[in-house]
Amino acid sequence: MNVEKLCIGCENCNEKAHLFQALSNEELELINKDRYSVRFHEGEVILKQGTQANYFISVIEGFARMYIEGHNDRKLILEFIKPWRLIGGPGAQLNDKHRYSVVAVRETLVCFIDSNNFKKVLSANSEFSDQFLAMCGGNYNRALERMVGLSQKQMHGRISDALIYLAEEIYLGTTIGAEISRQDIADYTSMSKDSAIRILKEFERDRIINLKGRIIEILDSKRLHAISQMG
Amino acid sequence: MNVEKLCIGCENCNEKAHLFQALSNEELELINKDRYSVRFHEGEVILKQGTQANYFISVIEGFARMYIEGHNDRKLILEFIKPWRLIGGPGAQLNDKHRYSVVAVRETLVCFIDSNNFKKVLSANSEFSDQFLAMCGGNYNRALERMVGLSQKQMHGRISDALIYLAEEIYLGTTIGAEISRQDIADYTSMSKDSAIRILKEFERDRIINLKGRIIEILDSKRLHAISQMG
DNA sequence: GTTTTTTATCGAGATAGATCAGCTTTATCG
DNA sequence: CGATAAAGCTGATCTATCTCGATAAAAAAC
Repeated sequence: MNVEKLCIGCENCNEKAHLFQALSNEELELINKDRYSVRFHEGEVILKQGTQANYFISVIEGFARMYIEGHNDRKLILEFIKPWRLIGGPGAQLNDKHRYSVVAVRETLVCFIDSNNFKKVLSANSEFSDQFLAMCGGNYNRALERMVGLSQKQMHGRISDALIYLAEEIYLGTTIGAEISRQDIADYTSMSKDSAIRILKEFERDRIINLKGRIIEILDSKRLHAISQMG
Repeated sequence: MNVEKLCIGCENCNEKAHLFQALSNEELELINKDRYSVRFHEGEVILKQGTQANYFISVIEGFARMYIEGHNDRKLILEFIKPWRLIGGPGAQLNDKHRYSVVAVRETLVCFIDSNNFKKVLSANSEFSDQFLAMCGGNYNRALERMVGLSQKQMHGRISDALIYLAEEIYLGTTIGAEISRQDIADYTSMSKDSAIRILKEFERDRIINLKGRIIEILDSKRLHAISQMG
């Protein structure tokens, strides 16, 4: 990885990273002070579960996978990460360890923000802290939703959830890109790879989706949502 | 239920509810303004999933169960609630619906706090908002931990988790009280009641726990932790 | 203190999902 | 470009867990 100040300063990012729009120039300056950006290659660990969290990271470009290393070498993918996503809490808020790992799925540029500076700005700017709190609330909501889905839905429902999430929230359309492997889908839905493949093939037979290699195209979004609802 | 200002004012609670210690008198006054407390009887719904969340609640005395109403009439118990716990987020933070229900396990007194007032104080007092943020981070952490446990551990591990949680965090000892039913344990661990009973009996045979009626006594905490670790 | 209702218990059978082994296709690399 | 590795696919077991039915015990109602 390539450590340097790859961007000129946070002033430029300001337009992109929604959360930072609430900041004054002085506050941006403070965040910018100890900031540095790093370019990661495919498969490189951006943030490792269990390490001391004294920074937040903001993803500038690329694509990454955020997951928890669970029991028996199993992973649980929490999210896929696109640009302008801020990552680090709650580890970084609590001066604690990171609770998950983040790994680059492809070439990814991220910005490391010192968590003390971040927290100073949080204390100083209440609009910013409101928005940050809202973000945390959103994270918690999603965690609750997934907790229920993972523990109560069976495979068909969970695969539907994964496809809906990937298509609608990550790829913003009906086609899921080749970055996503079958193993990823298995790790997101907490099932074996073999089972994930089986359900996907079944969905293909039922003309709910189309599979060409790794690319998944959603044909019948309505049915997918119905299956997701039913569990 | 019995609606009245059962406590004199937040000034008194100040010593008890840790989070509120950061507040000035004026800020407490603001929170106190539209505050009211209600006494709930066993089984009564304190807060219903899906309703508009325009208040936080602080539990003053009693004992309650917080759960998500999931798929096929199944519940997932998130936590058991003891006094001085603040509940409401993220629904109440985001002007959204409550994402879970809270029901009194026995006679319970709770205090309803207007979420607008609460948010005003959050904006005004950065120490308070820091602490609130830390609380949210803790909630998120716990949700992640349970997400992994529920989706990756099998029954023995999950029952161990439940017993450890109940004994160490709720009952602060080695004995789990009669308020907790077998169904509760099943709903906390996301398994059928029959399976929960079976594992409990097995633990009893193995002299890990002792069962007298609903009361569960933990005999071999070390082994319980070991089983929890293994999954 | 019966009767009724709820909760706990347990065995037998059913099933969702995992595991395994073998095979095919697709990437990767020298 | 051919070789080797990695990922995708599939059928056949195997197993953890659920469901159901029947009983026992405990709690609540009368």
